[in-house]
Amino acid sequence: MPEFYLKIAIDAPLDLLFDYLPIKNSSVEEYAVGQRVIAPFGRSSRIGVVLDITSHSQLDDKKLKPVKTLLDSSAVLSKLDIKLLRWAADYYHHPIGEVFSQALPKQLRKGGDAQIKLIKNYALSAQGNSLQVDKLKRSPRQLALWTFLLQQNKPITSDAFPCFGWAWRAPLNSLIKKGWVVVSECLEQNTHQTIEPSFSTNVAQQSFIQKVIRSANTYQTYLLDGVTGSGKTEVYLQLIQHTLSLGQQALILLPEITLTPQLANRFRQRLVAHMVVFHSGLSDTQRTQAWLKMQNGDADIMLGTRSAVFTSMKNPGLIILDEEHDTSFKQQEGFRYSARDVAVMRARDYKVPIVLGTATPSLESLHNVNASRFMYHALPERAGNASAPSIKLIDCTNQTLDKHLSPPLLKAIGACLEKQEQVILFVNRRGFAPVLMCRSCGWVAQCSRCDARMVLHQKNQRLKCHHCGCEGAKPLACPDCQQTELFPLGLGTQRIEDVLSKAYPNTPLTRIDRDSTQNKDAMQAVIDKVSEGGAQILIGTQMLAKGHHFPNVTLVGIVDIDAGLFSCDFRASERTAQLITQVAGRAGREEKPGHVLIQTHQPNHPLLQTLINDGYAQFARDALTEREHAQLPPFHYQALLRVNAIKESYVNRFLADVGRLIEPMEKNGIELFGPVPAPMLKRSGRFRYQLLIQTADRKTRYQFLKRLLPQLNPLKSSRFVRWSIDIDPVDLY
DNA sequence: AGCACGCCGACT
DNA sequence: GTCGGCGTGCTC
Repeated sequence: MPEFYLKIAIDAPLDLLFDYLPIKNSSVEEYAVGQRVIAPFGRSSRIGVVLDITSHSQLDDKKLKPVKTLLDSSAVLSKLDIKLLRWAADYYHHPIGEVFSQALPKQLRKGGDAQIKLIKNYALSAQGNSLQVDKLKRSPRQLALWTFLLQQNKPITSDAFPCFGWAWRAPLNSLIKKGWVVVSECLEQNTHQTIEPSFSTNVAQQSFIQKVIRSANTYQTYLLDGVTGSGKTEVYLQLIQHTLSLGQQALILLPEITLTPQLANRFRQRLVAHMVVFHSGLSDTQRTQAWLKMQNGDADIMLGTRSAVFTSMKNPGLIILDEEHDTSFKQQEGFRYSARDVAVMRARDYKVPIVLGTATPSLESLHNVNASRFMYHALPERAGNASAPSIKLIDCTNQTLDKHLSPPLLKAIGACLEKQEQVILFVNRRGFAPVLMCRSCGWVAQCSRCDARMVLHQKNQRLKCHHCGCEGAKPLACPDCQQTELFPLGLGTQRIEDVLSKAYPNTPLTRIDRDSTQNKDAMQAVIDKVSEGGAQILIGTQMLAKGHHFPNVTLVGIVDIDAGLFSCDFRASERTAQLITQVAGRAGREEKPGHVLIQTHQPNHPLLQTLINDGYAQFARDALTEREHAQLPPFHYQALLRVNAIKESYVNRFLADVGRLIEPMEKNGIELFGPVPAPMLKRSGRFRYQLLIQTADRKTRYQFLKRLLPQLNPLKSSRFVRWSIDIDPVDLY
């Protein structure tokens, strides 16, 4: 009879903990909750995390196996980390072992050592210091290194050497071998010392900073609503400064990797602190090291993207999540968590303040403000001399548009380019034209699989379905009437690019969308190119709305927003309003006031009218009230069952079975919508469907899913069917 | 998930 | 005979 049992979260898609025996002849002191172990599992073994040490097990001792190896001598996850991850597994209905596995950086997940790497330092030895120059005459590279080290007169890390521009490792090794250079090891030091002074803050900024500072060491979520240029970053900096002065750590979360370098640089110029960054652009080693440094307290600040929300912190004092409304905080695959909501729960567990910053708050956050769960604070003014851009609607009804651009917009573009300033044209659709139509019979290219229309891509003459990913060549003649009168209808980024490159053949023109900017390097290259200045036209999709400021842009043209006003998606109007506001915020800089022109055939549409006259905040208030009356989310609670298989018939069979299962449960305020075909992963070749489950309250949804999901497991009509459940980030606790 | 087992039709 | 596609069940 063993003295104790271990309850372990095993990295497997099974929603339960597994009981194990301790290693033979080991004692209870060697185990800790939060420790990683290797455990035999089925025929192989897996890595797991000890979540409990108990005196009983439900299972017979004979069925239990002993753990194989202990990977840590003490816990890598604290009690609070474990509490949070257990909550997340339960709330998002995701297997607990996978949740724990994903919360750890890859190297720790794979069983690597939880050790902080020491950095090698190089310095001249006493012998090397008194060396005569002529001893090195015959090896110029060694001489260069020796001179460099002599000048520095202190230990140098290898980061300094690449400035030579040649392979420094071999000559350095020769110097070490001869005993002239000594190597020592130390923890990485933060070398940035030049600190710029704080900006002065205005009343709104200062009162917010004071409010948050007063709530140090207690939980409170703040929704900081500040327009572009209102000085949110300055507020963050001063809050972090205060957190550091208390000897505590700060976690800063950003929606996208492209935003980290610029913010990291700004932080380095202002804060005396050891800062680490954490995003997918780093190597596994770099990420693991950053994670461990926060975990053991070596680092004070972490700047990271979504997955950084799970970083264990030794001495947490503040969490900041910027661009709160951004949908990339929501993981869309596998463990479908919302980093914003997890961050709020985390702050609550840690008893620290959390600041959600945005210029366009999401409706669910405003809902939480109304419910007194979040505290709202607005930064109304643009800091410094910056003035808000002027926004005007261009009524396009009864106008014959010259190639989709109205005379007022064309005139404004011309004037802007003449002044050597830059123009952004926002078209929220990639491709050439969204519709391909037959002039003689009215046939329209439709996707064969979903009911969406195919988008024409001019460059390679192909039709693509942006909804499910289907693709095909553009037909030469109409499939219905055989006439060759197919013509493109509507516009996309490529078409506007086409029009403008003809209208302004001598002006540099850049298109920024998913087709033109496949990877992050391409994006950076574009940013650099545009920042060089001069007249320049930028055409892009919502990628333009995020992040980077192009300092010389004074005109923003929103070419085709009407589609966004009439989509049936219940969140479309919210996203359209956010998009317009964000894009409009790209116009103008301090001394150069910006102009925003919005082309529309619906100049009296309430969304546009509210945005122009009263701004986003008023739009959001109206939308929330309207939603409350109509009993729509976030006042209803929903989950999305996503099904995905390699053959369409598998999905259909599965969904038929699910329907049969749900039918007897379908009462007590549970409503089902769908299933409908869902967006397909690029080139994955998988068929995806989704079924919307809506309930009147959160508890009903939770209980319904708890009953449904276990029954779905053995239901896989074939092993090629996969499903997952998606909890929308609408509600919290 | 990942793996083994067991069923059945189709082949050297 | 036995190979392999496919459904089913199990993992402390």
